[in-house]
Parts: sequence; C-alpha cells; structure tokens
Amino acid sequence: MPSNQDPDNWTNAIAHVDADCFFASCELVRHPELIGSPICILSSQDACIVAKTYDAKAIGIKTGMPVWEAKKLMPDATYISADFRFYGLLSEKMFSILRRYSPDIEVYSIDEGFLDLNGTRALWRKNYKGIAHDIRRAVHREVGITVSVGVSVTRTLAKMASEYNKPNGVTIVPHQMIMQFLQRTALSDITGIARNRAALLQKARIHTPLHFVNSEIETIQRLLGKSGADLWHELQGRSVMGLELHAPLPKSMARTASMGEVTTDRKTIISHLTRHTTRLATELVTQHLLTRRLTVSLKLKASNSISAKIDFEYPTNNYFRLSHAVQKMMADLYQPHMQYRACGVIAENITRINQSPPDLFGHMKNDTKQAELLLTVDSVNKKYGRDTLKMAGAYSPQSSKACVRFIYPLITAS
DNA sequence: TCTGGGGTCCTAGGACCC
DNA sequence: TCTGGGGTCCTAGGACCC
Repeated sequence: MPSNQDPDNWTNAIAHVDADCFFASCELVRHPELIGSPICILSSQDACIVAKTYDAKAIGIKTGMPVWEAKKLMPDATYISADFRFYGLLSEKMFSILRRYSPDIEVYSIDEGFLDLNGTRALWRKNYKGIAHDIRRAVHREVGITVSVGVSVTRTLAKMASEYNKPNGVTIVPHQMIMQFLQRTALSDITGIARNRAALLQKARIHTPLHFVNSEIETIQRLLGKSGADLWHELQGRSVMGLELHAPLPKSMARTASMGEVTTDRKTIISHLTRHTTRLATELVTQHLLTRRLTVSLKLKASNSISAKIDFEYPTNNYFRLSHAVQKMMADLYQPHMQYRACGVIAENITRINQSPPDLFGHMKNDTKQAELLLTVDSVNKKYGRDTLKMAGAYSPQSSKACVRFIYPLITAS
C-alpha cells in the first residue's frame, strides 16, 4: 500500500476530503434506526436515484437509475426524497471542521473539498497521515458521517487517493510513491477521464494511468486537448491545477426540472416556469447578483431541447422583469402540437450588485423594493414550509397542501 | 412504469474588423 | 482571374464533474 511513508520532501501537500455516500449518510444521521439497511435517495420528482448506500450499490443500484428500475432490483430498500436543505446544513458543519485544519480550502461540491496543507504539519506536530485521520475522526464525531481523505502533491492525485480507500479511509501518496500508486488504479479513476475519453485513449493503446503518464505529452494533447495535458502533468506530481480558495462569480445559474409528466398544455408549462423564475430571482437577490441574459429552455419528449434568450439593457434581478422576459420567450417557443417534459430558466452574464456600473437611470430603485419582497417571501417559506407563499399560478410540488396564493400574476396563461 | 439538476471548461467555426 | 493574414468575439455543442 502506498500509504505509510511520510518523507520530508513534500513540496506541496493537498488533501481531498470526500464524504462517503453523503446524502444517504445524512439521512442516517436523523434516522439511525435505518443503519444497516439499504437506502436510496430520490431526485426532486422522485424520478431517479441520486445517491445510495454501499449495500444498495452492491446490488446494482446506480446513480441516475430510474426509480422503478431500482425498486425492481431492490423492493425492500428504503426510498427517501432528497432534502437538500438538510444536507446543506450538515455540509456547512463539515466544512467548518475542515477549516480548523487549514484556512485555505476549496469547497468543491456539497460533500467534498480540497485543503492546502502546506504549513499545517508543523502546526499540528503530526505527519499528514496523522492529520488526515484527525480530520476523519473529527467529522465523524461532530457531524455523524464518515469521510475518506487523500493526501498527495497535486489535486488530481489527492482526489484519486481519497477514492482509493473508501469508505472511512485515509491514503497518503508522497511524490516518490506516485508510480506505485498509479499502478493500482484505472483510467476511469482519473477525474476528467470518463467513458468517451477513456475510449479515445484505449484506441491509442493507452489502457492504464501508467500508460497515460508514460505517453508523450503531444499524444495526450492531441487526444484530449489542454485538459488532458493538465492531467498528464498532475499525475506526474507537478501541480498545475491550483485550488480555488474563493468562490468565483458564477458564470450561469439555472433552475430547471422535469414536469413529472409529458404535457402539451401551455398553462402547465407556464406554472412550472413561474416557479423556476421565482426561485432563480430569489437566488440572485440572496447572493447579491444580477443577470444580463435570461434563457428559457423547453425539453421535448424526444429529449431534445429548444430555447430562446433575451438580453436585458442593464443587469437585473427583478422578478417582474425576469418573468416578463420569460413570458415573451414562451410566446416565441411554444407550439401546441409539441410534447414537453421539462423546462427551466437560466441566467447568464452574471455580475455582483456592488460591482455594477452606476445606476444612471434609476432602474435599480424598483429592484430594491422587489428584492425585499422576494426575501420576505423566502423567509416566510423557510419558517413555515415550502410554498407557504408563492406566486399566483406557480406550480407547487405538493399541490395538496394549502398554499396562500401570492400577488402579481405577472406570467399569465392567456 | 421510462432516465435529475446544477454547474464548468474547451473547441470549432462563423461573423466581423483592420 | 483571383480571392491575405491576423485578431477578437460570440455561440453551439461536446465532455466532464458532483
């Protein structure tokens, strides 16, 4: 096992901490009576599997699998609708623990992060293996979930290392152990190489990570482009993909979902779009962001999509402007004879409110008021439950629940 | 029974400019 | 009878990630 050594010549130390089947583990935190039985977590419309415990995985349940197919394989498992708000809370708790071990953290996703460990060893008076085990134990003790930790000299290797000994494991790969480590891994273990790229490599007789690093970089560059060349360097132990320590401005922000049925009905689609537009506007307001471009996308039964977009004269997060744009785009896109199964709104060209150009024409005055309105609605819903307040005509996932119909039916089915 | 939702980056090719 | 060369910006689509 390439793990027990901790020589002194680390030029760079990066840890990757990855929660083990995070969503399912979160459910076990609040349903300890389910420990030991297989659990599957379902997507928003309960359409497919988004996470599962290891015993469910062993039986052949895969992420993305339709629920009916999973139930055929495993009728006795526990199926739970995802509760992302709760998972978010446990995630924050986990990252607050990780920050004790390094101030320089990249939050890579809800359940995994990279830590810059340079300098921490002296601080903790331990080697990296000791620190990794400390992290693992602290998260288990304080959050109630297990994590796996990998430490190496580049982020790609650290991530492969955390994956190597899952669940609840620690793997250390110092520079001089890299080749030994790669010998025990497969192409598909490399983040950034999935099915298509693996097939391309196999065609060129590159079958393993060891073949990969021993190939000419020109070959890799030709086959996989720049990102492949980056991986080539990273797997040799040269760090070229740094950590993103500060959350960058998002390039796009989407709220999309399948409608749970195939429909031709304009009103139904608009009710879903109204809901998505409200959620998107609330998110923009909450994060103090503005968008300059809005796209409406409709997914057809055949799985292809049609879309329309509108550029605003100035950046906005005003729900009423957004929904007016959505209405216009729907008028262009919708055709009665088509069958639709999903829809969504996507914001692009995003800027921060405080970095926007000065408001020459006073556009923002109204925006501030409506922003307060959205935040109020959001806080009421956080307190009293989802969709306690909603826009008139907006789709609600639990339609049986009594909702207070909200004002301003700006998007209307005519 | 019928396949999530939210993102990023890269690349090729078209439009346009000097 | 011949149609450069270099650059930017934008977009669509592919591939990948969790």
